[in-house]
Amino acid sequence: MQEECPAEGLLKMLSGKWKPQIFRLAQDGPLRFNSLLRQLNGASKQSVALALKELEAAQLLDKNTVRLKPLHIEYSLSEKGRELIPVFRQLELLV
Amino acid sequence: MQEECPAEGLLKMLSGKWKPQIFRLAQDGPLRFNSLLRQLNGASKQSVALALKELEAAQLLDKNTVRLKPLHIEYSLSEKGRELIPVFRQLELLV
DNA sequence: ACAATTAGTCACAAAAAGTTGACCACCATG
DNA sequence: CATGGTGGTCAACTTTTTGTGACTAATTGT
Repeated sequence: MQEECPAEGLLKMLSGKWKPQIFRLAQDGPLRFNSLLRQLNGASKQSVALALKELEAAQLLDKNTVRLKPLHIEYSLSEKGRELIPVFRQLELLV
Repeated sequence: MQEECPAEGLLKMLSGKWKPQIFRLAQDGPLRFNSLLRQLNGASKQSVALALKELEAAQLLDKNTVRLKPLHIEYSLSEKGRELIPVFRQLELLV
């Protein structure tokens, strides 16, 4: 392991059963926990909660509480997250 | 899960403990099993063998036997694999 | 006051991924 | 004919990831 693999960290941030889909959905607009859970058929609360936490820790998602109607929380793409979109686009072309 | 995530397949092909590093090393030239194993400090034979099998199945690596000196096997980036290099480069910029 | 919706957490169980060490077959060298 | 290098496979174990179901706490609607 003498040589580092720079892309590895980013790949890890997007690896896991649900993170790619979450990232994909986040491109369409801010995400809310329960709604996201319903869209990810088969995902458990815990997995989604963990994935969101990790995506936030990786600074790909921003978390902010919205003090409105039914006081809730939104997860949306961060600046760094948005920079990742073109990479995703390129990946999609190679499939 | 009503919507597909096209990049997910590619991400899966590169997910796992060793695949990113293997892909990275393959960019420097053809890989041989034992040498690769020595470079991936801590990796087991089985994991490396499986990773190579999966990368080959994903058509990111080509496997060919070299009928020379100490008759051996080489794994090298396929055409599809080489197309992935610029995506890696982009990923590295975002770290 | 009671129920539902918001977004979670926690302990435990199951499943997936990785490691260990033994073993195998092929080829070449002494 | 044994030794060492090639590239693996296999069963058993450990570690990591994911799922299950119960529970919580704050806020809103009836």
